[in-house]
Amino acid sequence: MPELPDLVRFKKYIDSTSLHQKIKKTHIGDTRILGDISRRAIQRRLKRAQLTATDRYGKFLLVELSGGSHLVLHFGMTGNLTYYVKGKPPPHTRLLVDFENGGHLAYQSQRILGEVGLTEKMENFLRQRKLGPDALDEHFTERDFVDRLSNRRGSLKSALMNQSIIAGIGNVYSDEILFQARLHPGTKLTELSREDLSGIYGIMRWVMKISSQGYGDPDRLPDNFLLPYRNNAGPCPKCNGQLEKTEVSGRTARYCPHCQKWPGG
DNA sequence: CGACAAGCCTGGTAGC
DNA sequence: TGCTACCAGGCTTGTC
Repeated sequence: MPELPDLVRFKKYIDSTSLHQKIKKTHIGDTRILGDISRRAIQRRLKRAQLTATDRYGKFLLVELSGGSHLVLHFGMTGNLTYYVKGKPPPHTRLLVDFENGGHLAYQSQRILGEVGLTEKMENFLRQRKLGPDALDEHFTERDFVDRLSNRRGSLKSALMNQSIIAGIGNVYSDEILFQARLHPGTKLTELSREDLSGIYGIMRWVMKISSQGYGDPDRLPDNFLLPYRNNAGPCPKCNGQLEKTEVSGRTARYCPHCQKWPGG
């Protein structure tokens, strides 16, 4: 499920479990999870280091290491973190960090679609990945948003999910933004005015902010959010009607055909 | 058995 | 015509 609000949770999780402990050893369970870095390089860099701080940018977590460089964690579709003291690593552990005090931090990824890497300079990494502004960045203004989304073709949904336009939003939260904006998921950007986009900016910020405050927990969302209902085919939390699904840019979009209309419709 | 799942990257090409 | 950016397909594993 990892989108921006889940990354907020992962950041808090590392902050509260794993900082300022000396690393004894690092295990790489499956090298396919590594980007363009070797198993040896990552093990050497982590040995005897400490995790000193965390930064989140879009769907990336950058964990600062004593010495200055950063461990890069990306969670793909199925990534997760587990800290434990006793017992065995959880299923699908691809990176395991053993601390000298006996604790362990496991990065799990069932489908190996995420990535573990290293970067010396965070700014260089973000530029390399061609990421747009983080959806919750305070400097990401309404004007920036409208400029980035106007004069494009394609759907609003795929633009919201495009990490080089805005970083942090995926399939689930793009559906939520469209639901709160009462727009059909197939809505094209050419059908929307700059005024429409200004309104969508406010909704996008509100959805991402309130979801992040609840750390991505579906039980900590307002009553009228689509997210907790999207997987069991309804009912719509606003009108009690039947939710439907459709395909937009190769992704499954969940929506309420009664509440969500085409622009002007 | 195939379809599907919340991630991103790539190549071919639709559209300006 | 040329370039951009859009989208289908692929990656991966487990479940229905």
